[in-house]
Amino acid sequence: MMAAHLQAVATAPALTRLEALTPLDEAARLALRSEMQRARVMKRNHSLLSEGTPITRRMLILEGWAARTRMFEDGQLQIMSFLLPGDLIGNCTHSNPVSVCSVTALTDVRYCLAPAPRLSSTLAEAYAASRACEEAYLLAQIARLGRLTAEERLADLLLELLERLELCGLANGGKFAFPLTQNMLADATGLTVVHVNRMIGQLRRQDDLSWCDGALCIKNPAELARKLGRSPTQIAERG
Amino acid sequence: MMAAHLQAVATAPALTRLEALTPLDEAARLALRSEMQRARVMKRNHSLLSEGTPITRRMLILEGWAARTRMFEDGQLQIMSFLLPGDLIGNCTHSNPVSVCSVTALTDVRYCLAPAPRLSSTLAEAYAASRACEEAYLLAQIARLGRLTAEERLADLLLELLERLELCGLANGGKFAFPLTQNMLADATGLTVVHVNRMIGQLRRQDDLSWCDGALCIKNPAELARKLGRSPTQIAERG
DNA sequence: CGGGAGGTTGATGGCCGTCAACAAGCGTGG
DNA sequence: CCACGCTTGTTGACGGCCATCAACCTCCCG
Repeated sequence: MMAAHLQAVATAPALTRLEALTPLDEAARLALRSEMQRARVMKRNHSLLSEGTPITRRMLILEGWAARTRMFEDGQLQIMSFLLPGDLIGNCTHSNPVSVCSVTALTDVRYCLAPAPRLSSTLAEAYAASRACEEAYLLAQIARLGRLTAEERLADLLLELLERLELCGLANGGKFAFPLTQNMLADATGLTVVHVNRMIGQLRRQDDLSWCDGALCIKNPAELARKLGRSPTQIAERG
Repeated sequence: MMAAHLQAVATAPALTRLEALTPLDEAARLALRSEMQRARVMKRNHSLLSEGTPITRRMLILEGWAARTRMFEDGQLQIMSFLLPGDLIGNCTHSNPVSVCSVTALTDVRYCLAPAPRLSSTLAEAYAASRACEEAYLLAQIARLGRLTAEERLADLLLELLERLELCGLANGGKFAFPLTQNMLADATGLTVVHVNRMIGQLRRQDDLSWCDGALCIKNPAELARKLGRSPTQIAERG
């Protein structure tokens, strides 16, 4: 019974995240489970949403990593933010919305439609909280790019990803599956691949992190966060 | 009659902006005018909202410039985005919100409380559109910091400010009142004051802009935007 | 008159971009 | 089976953009 419960949580990181944002009622859970049974897969490197096109539906990421991106004329790519299981795409509230950036699948991404918020007030609250989180992550990204050095940008970004993965139960003891390439890290941090490589090497040599076989481990997250002056993301008062 | 109308618009840039986002109904206008009569002033360099504190009310900027900021332990300041007349502060939808950054008055700022969105569906829509704009500006800021050179960052930022001031009727023919110091520009662009000064000088010598007596003029906005590969912010389909 | 805020300019140095080369792994197809 | 190309990671040499340090100016205001 207990084991079954744990397994259910482990296999639905998206639900874990939404429940962590705000406890859901049965109507919300039912609607979510129903949509999750009609999940689809977007293959790696393909686009889930294109900049400048109308947003016609809200989507929920169930598995895999995506990113909000903008492509420059010279071919440079900027990653605005990462989208992890439990994150929403097209989570707007105004009418006739148009996407202000593209959303690209960084791995194969399993996703489903997100139920309409009017079905449940707790679901609407979860969507609102998710929007607030997303804004906080955008602000963190601005602070990284504006004021941190290359090494700090990488460490800070990895700590954010750890924090977010913990929220949906995909990280434990600072360790998590890490599907990003150094190229993607460069696109996110505004650095070049070469320099990302050097700085990652430095973090490894300093024993701040280990990274092998697609798994990344931050040795001492609390200590690293302290060194960076980084505090956990908080969007609401603790009830 | 015409003159009176123009003057009314000119003295209420905040209303001009909100109406530009979405046409308001009479209930919304009445509520706004009523609150605007109870306007207050926050003196320059003072804080309108502090990072980490609960957000208890939504505010509307009527006059002056503010900025969303984050202060680092070493005393460095990062400006996340600028807040102009018609922009909202604390425009959240989730419960028990906590501010994820501070809001600082860059000039003396006249502001009022923003009426509750439930008073009018058009007002709620305006708030939602305003949120979408703010997100678009955050993304633009990330792209600037991540991928542009110092000169490009400044030019792109000034073009964004021009676009936004046009939205509330505070700019005309590329010219507008500009209260920012080079120090503030440095805090926004992630550069040092010294380098901002050099790059502004360069833009001046290239005749891209003129700046004197607190007025800034971008000589040829369309041409400059083209050079940067910059396109106007668009958050909704044109009805 | 003194002091502070804001702007301007020059000299020097370091972080990070650029260019280049190579290794390892992997899927494809001859 | 191996050749081949492609992706990803890695390392070295060199250079440029921008930070840093410093000095000086104007303006404003008490």
